[in-house]
Amino acid sequence: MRLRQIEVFHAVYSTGSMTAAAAMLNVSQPSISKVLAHAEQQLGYLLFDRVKGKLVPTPEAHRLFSHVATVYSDVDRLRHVAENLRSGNTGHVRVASTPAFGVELLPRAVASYRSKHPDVVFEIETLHHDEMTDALLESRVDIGLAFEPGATPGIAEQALARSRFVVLAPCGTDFGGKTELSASDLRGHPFIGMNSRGPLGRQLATYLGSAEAELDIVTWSETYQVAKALVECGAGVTITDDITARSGDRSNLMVLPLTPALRFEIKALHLASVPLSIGSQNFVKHLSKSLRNFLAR
Amino acid sequence: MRLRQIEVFHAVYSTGSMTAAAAMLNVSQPSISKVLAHAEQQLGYLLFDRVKGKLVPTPEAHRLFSHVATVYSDVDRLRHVAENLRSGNTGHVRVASTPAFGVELLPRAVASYRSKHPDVVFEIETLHHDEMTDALLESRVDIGLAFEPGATPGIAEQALARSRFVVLAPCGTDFGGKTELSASDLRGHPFIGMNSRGPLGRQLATYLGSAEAELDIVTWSETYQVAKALVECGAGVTITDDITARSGDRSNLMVLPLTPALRFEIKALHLASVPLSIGSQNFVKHLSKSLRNFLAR
DNA sequence: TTCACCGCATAACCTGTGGTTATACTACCG
DNA sequence: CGGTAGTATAACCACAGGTTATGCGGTGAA
Repeated sequence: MRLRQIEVFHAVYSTGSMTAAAAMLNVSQPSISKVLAHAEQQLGYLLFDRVKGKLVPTPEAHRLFSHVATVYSDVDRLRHVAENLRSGNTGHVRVASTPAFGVELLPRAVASYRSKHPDVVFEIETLHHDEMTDALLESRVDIGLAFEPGATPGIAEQALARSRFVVLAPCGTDFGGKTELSASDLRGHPFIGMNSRGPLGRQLATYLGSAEAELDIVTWSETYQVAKALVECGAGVTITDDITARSGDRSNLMVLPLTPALRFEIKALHLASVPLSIGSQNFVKHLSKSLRNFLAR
Repeated sequence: MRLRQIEVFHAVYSTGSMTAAAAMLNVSQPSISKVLAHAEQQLGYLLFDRVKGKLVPTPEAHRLFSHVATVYSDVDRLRHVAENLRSGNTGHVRVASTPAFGVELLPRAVASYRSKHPDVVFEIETLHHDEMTDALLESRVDIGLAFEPGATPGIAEQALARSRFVVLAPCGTDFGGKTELSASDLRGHPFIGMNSRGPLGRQLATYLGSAEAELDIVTWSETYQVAKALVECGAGVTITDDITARSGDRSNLMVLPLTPALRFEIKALHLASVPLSIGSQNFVKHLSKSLRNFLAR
């Protein structure tokens, strides 16, 4: 029995007539007639007896119907599930990000995404770069969000946006009226340095190079968020990524571009061997949009 | 999703490759490729990621598979049931017959039918004609087996065989060497008369007509079986249907044809509004064959 | 590197299911 | 007796799904 034959039989048995079944399935009556006749011919026995132009279910039809009904409802549910999977309106998305995104950008992106797709459940974790790689490889998370990660075997990456390093200083710090600063412009200001963990840290260390020696480094920090907090307290100036600089409260902070510009990619990571779910793919797109909005404001 | 698409997806997901799935479903590999591609196109998302020429199930495929598996197994069961219904190898057949058939013919027919179709379950009842009609009309039985029933509204009949009345007498009864007897030949022998119940009784009464007055009626009986038992005991002679005459032990009985012949139909009855199940239809055919064998021996 | 092999995709073609409209047939009803 | 309701049939069309032949990237062995 083909699926269509099952559907037609179900409709005819339920409604009691071909005409009504045709209306229910939105097809013409002859179509029903033919499909049913064909089903009977293939089965080798009648499903309905034609008595005075009306249809009377045979005992075989009664026996079949109970099974047909369960198949029918199963297929119905299957189609529902298939439909939901397409729209990405349902599912589970596990995201890990570096702390820089975890403070503001990621929560906002998740919240706005969930307002459009309320049935998607998220799990969020903030991890440092190496831990994130491990979490992906162990399938503990679906998506990783990180700065300029070095290519790792088995992990695919997708560029979301480009960002850059900026100088972060307490409001009112005197840089001689400059609107762009080079590393040497920071001389004389107390500087909060970064321990070069992660690819971005190494990139910054390389950028500063010999200039670092000339800086008045008063504190070392592991994360940009801590460095930023220190700046907010007036402990000094620092160089951070643009995302951290723009996150959270920055009422008493100055953000100045660094020159020459030091740019880097923001990338979404996922396990290369397991394709992303539709929901995850959609979220990555949404994240990309959120990122660009965030950086443009 | 079409049923074929479900089958193909199931096979590909289970085997892990299109080539293996094609082998499993006994079709060519391009067919699998096309059906799967078409399913994905209709669903609007990929079910498998093609990575280095191999297939990797997407998260959606994993989600779908559990539902597909239940549909698949349900359809499998449905097809099995449909198959069994066709061959009439299964089911329930409820038969009512008059006592004449109940003694030997019907049990033998049921036994031989069940040896060929062991999964058919029978319910047998012996009823008199009027009760049988009621039982049919109330759907308490599927098939009735009776002599020459008058047509009853709502009950369809199907002729199985023709039979006739015969004279039943104890062995050694002297009829002057005749091989055929008329009603008048019975004069002088003690006769066991039948109360004219049922259509056959009325037919016999009409046949005997005025001859009945000339008979030496020593006992009245309600059923042919009782009359036959009386004859066996030497209580007299009687006229019965051929079926009763040939049933059971008849070692000390003579069976002689009646002349002019009084013939009647043996018919299967069933409710006109409910078609017979395949199993019942098969059994009616079998019954017809058994009857003719029985009468021919 | 090269070559054979494996697995999937594509092309060109054929069949049969399932859809359409138009129309005929039969039972029932006022 | 004609109108109505329900099913069957005919003639036609679209397309899913089957075939064989072939191309093409990846992988493993010579």
